[in-house]
Formats: sequence, structure tokens, C-alpha cells
Amino acid sequence: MNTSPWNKQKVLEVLRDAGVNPTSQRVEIGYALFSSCAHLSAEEIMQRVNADYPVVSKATVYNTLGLFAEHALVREVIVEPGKVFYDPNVSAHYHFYYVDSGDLIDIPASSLEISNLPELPPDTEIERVDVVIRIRRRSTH
Amino acid sequence: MNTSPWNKQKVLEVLRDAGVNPTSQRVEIGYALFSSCAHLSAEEIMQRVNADYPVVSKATVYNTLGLFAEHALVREVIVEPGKVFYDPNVSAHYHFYYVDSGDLIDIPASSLEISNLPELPPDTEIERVDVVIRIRRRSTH
DNA sequence: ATATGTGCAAAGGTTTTGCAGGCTG
DNA sequence: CAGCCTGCAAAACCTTTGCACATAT
Repeated sequence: MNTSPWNKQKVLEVLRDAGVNPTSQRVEIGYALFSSCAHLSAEEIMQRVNADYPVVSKATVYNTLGLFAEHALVREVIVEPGKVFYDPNVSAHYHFYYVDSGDLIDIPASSLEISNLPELPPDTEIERVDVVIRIRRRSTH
Repeated sequence: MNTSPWNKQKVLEVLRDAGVNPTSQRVEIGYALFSSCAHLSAEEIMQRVNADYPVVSKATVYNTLGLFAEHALVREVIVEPGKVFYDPNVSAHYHFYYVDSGDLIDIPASSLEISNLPELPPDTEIERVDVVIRIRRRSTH
């Protein structure tokens, strides 16, 4: 039996359910993304997909991840200029970011409460609330 | 009399107090940044500095803004991959980000309360807490 | 046959690097 | 004059675009 919750057939179904045409490139990218529990950069995803032989171009990795994000299959986490992570966890949650190592750690939404949110500008609605707690190794004085 | 709180002499003093050698390029960039109350991109800052004739190169704008950020003279606000704003307000505060127009609006720290912060990983300390509330024009159904 | 969708090479934009020239002690 | 600092041209990097090819009606 297969101990992993993900296989390519399941990815295919998830894409179709989300309204994304499940082409082979998209299934490969989705598999690399979902079967990892980590926060991956576009570069890392491409390396995994193309580990054995070239399967997708970099442009397709970017375009596909953008498409997944539109369909709420993945969440973009922006931590540095030119450094986007793709987080397969799309439920509401926040992040610790290790400034030194570049690692990203989830904070469950239940662990952090935001209150007294100010009134939104007129005729606007919230798309998302991003919270990144930037931490560093405590300096040894 | 001068009605603006900023002039180049004052910028020079602020740089020196922060431990940044106040070269002419840095004073020009600092003046463009501090005398504006807006959130400017590196590109916009360069346009202001070089409005009349070339004063600094793009590389120097980037390097100088990075230097200012290290010395807490400016705060980098990252809202999109490859889109950094420089915010002369370095006190604790948060941001609304208009997804559609790219505008950024300050939220005073007093307007938003974060509680139940989870325990930090061992031997780490908070550098900064970034909160970006991404908003969009409400769709007209 | 026409229209729509897809993947990628090439282009575009942003940020970093490496080094020539200047300044300081 | 030796060593450090500064500014910038060029390089590197990340992301988007435009188009050729494929697929569906």
C-alpha cells in the first residue's frame, strides 16, 4: 500500500475539482508541491519536477504556480524582495520567518489573535491578511 | 522661513547620527525619501533624485536604501514579488495594501492589536512583525 | 476550420556583485 | 602609500510576455 496521502491520480482530481485543466506539467508541479510538507520556492519546485530529466520549463513553473494561487490551491508567501514561497497550506495561518536561514514556519490561525482591526477604506473588502513574524537567532552578548 | 521639516543639512545630521557616512549621494537620496510622506519604490526615489540631471545611479539607490534599512532609517515593505516600498516611518505600524492599484496606506500600531502570540522558537528574538492587510475594491454584483 | 488553451524561449524588470577610483590615517 | 570606503557598470537573478503549437468544437 501507499503510505503517502498524495499520488498523481489524486493531484489530477484535485486540479480538476478546482477548475484547472490537469495537464501533465500541472500534475507534476502539483505533485511536487503537495507531496512536500515544506515551503518551497519556485526554483526548488522546478528542481524537484526536473530531477531526473527535463519535464517543465521555468516559465511554466511560474505560470502554473500563479494559476494554482488564483484557484486557491496554493498560497504565496512573500518574505523578501524576489523571494516567494509557495505554501500548500491554504487555510488561514501566519508565519515565523528566520531572517538568517530563510526558513519559514507555520503559525496556526488559532495561535494568534488580531483585534481592533481598523475600518476598511470605503467599498473595499479584505482579500487576505498576511502576518510574518521576522525572527533571528538571539545574539550572544 | 522654511515650512518643511526637512532640508539637506538636517538629512546630513540624521545620517551622521545613525552612523552612516553622509556622502552627497546619500544626502540626496535621504532628502528625497524623508521629505516625501509617501511610500516610494526605488525607481520613484531615483526619478526624484535625478529629476533635473543625473546625480546617482540605480545601483547606488538600491545600495543606499539597503544601508538605510540596516541603520533603521527606513523600513522595507514587501508586498509583491519584486515590489518593495521604502517607508520613512520606522515606528511600529502596519499596512493596508490595495491589490488593484498598488497603493499602500499606514495603519497606526494603536489601531490593531495582536495577542496570543505563540512562543518563539528557542534562542530567537523578534526582529519585526509585518502585517499587510490586502484589500480590493468590492466587486459590484 | 475556427476558437480556445498551453508551454516555453525570449524579453523585461529588479537587485546584487565586482571592481576602479577616491579618501584617510 | 596601504587599507578601507564608495559609487556604478555590468552581471545575475526572478518573473512576465508573446507567440507557436496543440486541443477541442
